[in-house]
Amino acid sequence: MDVEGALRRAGLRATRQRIAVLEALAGRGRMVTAQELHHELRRTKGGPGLATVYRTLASLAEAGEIDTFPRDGEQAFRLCGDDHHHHLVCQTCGQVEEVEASEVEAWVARVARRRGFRVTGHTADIFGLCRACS
Amino acid sequence: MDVEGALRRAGLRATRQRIAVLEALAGRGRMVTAQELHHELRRTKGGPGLATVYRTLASLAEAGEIDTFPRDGEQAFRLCGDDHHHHLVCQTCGQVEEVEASEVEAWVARVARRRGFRVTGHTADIFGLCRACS
DNA sequence: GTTGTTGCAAAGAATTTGCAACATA
DNA sequence: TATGTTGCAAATTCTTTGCAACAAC
Repeated sequence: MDVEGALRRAGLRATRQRIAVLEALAGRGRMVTAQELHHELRRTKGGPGLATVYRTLASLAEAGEIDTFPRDGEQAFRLCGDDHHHHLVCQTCGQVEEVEASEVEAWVARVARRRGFRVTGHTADIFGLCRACS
Repeated sequence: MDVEGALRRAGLRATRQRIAVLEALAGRGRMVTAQELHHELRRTKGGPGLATVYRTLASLAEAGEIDTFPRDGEQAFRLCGDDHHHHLVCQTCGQVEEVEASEVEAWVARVARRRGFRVTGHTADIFGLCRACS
């Protein structure tokens, strides 16, 4: 992942803190909230402050380098371009499996195109009982 | 719109305040936030308090009588149609279109079958900017 | 009468902002 | 060195909660 390139494209200086934020984002293949990232980075020495995490993510999102996605009352972020997953959630044991969903992506793209809609995000999750619990 | 029926189905008493909330929601065809509803209702005499608006919307959403969507940092709500459907939500003007999604239903069924999962529900919503807003 | 509801104000949680110290180009 | 960034803490916003007074069934 070209961390510094992404920052340059967004017109942001490549500071240690912003690089850390982007690398943490790249390290996780999926959506993360600013709070989660900050919590993860705060363990390492010189980890960025919460305000910086917010500012970095906001700038990158505005520049289109990362996607933002509302998740349960807070804003979550993910790197653009890499596939994201959808979830299969067991309501009994709480286990979450990730599932590939190219069909859903295709559906999203088609519906949006047909209606002149510019997509910024989407959800597609399945709830129920896993094999073990049912 | 059968306001009292919706409340009864949600297991809620039909109070003056809750009826006002639901009627205000029915009056608008699109998404409204709790804050907006409260602001609108507060002009009328005896309008419900903010906490009541929040509590009413939360209960109705949990009972499935209304739909909720995250919108720009706050939660927005909308009356639900009866059919199972998915949504195309404009994050700028708040307009919600319902979309048919047999592809998604098929995807859900296939993924679940393959993993021995018993489905109780699923989500599939698209967020972005509508033609007019983009 | 019981039990669910309301209103208010205080508490919580997520995010933003002001500003002096600091790092990058 | 000039300008963009950071960290901190205070301020904002949205939302939830505790509790005594009150209303629906």
